[in-house]
Amino acid sequence: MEKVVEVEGSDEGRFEVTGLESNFVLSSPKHVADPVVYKLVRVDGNGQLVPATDDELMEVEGLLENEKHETHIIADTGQALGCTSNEVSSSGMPQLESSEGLSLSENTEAGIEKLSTQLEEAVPSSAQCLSDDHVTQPGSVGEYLKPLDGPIQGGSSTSAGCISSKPDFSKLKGELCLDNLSIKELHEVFKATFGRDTTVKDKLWLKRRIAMGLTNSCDVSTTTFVIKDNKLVKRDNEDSSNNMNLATGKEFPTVAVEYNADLLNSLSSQIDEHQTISVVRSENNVVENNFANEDLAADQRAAKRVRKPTKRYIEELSEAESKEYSGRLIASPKNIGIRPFPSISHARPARNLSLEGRTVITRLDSLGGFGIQVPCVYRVRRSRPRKNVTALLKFHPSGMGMTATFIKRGLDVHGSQMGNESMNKVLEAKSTPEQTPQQFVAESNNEKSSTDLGQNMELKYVDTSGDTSDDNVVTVPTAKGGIRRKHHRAWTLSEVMKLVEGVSKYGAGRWSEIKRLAFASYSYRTSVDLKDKWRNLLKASFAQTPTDKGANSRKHPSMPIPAPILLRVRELAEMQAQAPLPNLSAASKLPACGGGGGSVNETRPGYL
DNA sequence: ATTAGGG
DNA sequence: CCCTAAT
Repeated sequence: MEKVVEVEGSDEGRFEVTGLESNFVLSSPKHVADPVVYKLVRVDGNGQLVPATDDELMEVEGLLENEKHETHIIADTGQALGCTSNEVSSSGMPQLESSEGLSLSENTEAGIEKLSTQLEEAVPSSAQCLSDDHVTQPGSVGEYLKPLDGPIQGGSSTSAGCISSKPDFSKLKGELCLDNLSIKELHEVFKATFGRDTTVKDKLWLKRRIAMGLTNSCDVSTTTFVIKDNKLVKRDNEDSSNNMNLATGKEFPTVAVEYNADLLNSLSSQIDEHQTISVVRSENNVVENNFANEDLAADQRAAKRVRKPTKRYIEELSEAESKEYSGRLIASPKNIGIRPFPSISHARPARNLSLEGRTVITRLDSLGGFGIQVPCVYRVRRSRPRKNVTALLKFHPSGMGMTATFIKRGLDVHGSQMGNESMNKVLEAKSTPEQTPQQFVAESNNEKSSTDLGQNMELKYVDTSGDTSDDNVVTVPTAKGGIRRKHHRAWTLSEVMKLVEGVSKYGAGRWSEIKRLAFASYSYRTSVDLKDKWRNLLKASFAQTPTDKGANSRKHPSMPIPAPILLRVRELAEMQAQAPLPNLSAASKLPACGGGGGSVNETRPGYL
């Protein structure tokens, strides 16, 4: 906005333009050092990275997912090196208000901006800058981003929202301004910001907290990026995961690293302080950085979480029970999707925020007279629920005073997701000039990579749903009183094609094979899904082919399945009916058993 | 662990 | 899609 303090970076121009960003910069210098989300991993035999343990993964993943949709981040060592770890101050280090703190922070910011910029540009072209992208198209960063989600807006919008609500402070007060305030004043500000009083007398704490509340920023999402040799690279999740899966047969959807401002610090110098970094290089040359950060000021965390919009669903245990469950947040899908800016900053002491599908429950616990917000985050399975939810429901943590222990499965949040998804679709369809390119690029890459394995698919069939992130979940009440989630991701054309192809290659019934080979890129879609889909396809093909082939074309609602595909499905079906399975045995490796036999592949020649 | 079927 | 029974 106003003048951006002298930044050494070369990119200031860009963010100078962005009002939001500037504010962000001014107001959050010190907080750049946000808690980093670390993902613990270990390297297993073949160099693959694997989360240390399920629990850990789960825990971390929650965070990751959460963050991923932040504005961005990134880290290259570049200027970041200049930063000092501001974070330390929170633990009792001397304050770094004066010039040093400021300038450093500025630099840091600059670095971040720069880095993030790089990041975004890394893949596709260069053009888009943060400003435009973020403001106009939140989703541009990756498929992971969901434009509008719940209550809280992501990235820049968030800060925008907050700022608007607190113009007085944000505008001119960055750290500097806060510095000049008395404790009392700080308390005022605090109250205004968070809607509650605080008894904390620590000036620094207050400042930090406030600043955070105001800016709500400082982190970045990175899900789609990885660090390779200290460089950030955008990585096609699908693709890479695909490859990895192929190679190892393991199913690990995302191997992304989460970075946030802290990374900068850590990179710069404090790597060992509270964090440990392990850089591993896998065979693929993909390096994963993991950080373990312990002991970060709780307040900071809380603040951070508060701002995070969530898109994913939340796990909940006995949904009905928790009173803290605020209806309005979770309410109905509709509300969520379109809700403007429910300024969460005014939320009550105890509240739930659904962010990015994850629900953050903050509780105001009275701890020695201090009002402390205890953020409780529970990670939600990205993939399908491990078991049946009902089992979870039964589990009622007893004794523990922490509401935190409840796992919430949010129902509604999904609704928001759907909204988002549709949003995305719209975007895709409309495709705003600027942002579309990126998305498309990414998508097409995915497609390409996936198809490479098999045959070349015509681009016309390419659709953008190949993403890993979108899952749209709908909860359905079950007879027993439990609730279960139903994931629904529409089958894309390309998926269908792959399926068909897979069936033609390996034969219907060998779902796991098909899954592994042809569907490696789609982490969801279990073999069962494939089977089901195939069943449906068969039904469809038989049902409508005879009568009216055009039936599909005019149906807009559910994606019509191109006639040719249905045709093929039918062919395959008929064919396989005759020659069921080659029967695997020693020689089974080669499907094309025997010379003459009508191998399943016969049908294929025509296409693919 | 996969598959087939029913819901 | 989810769940379950059967291999």
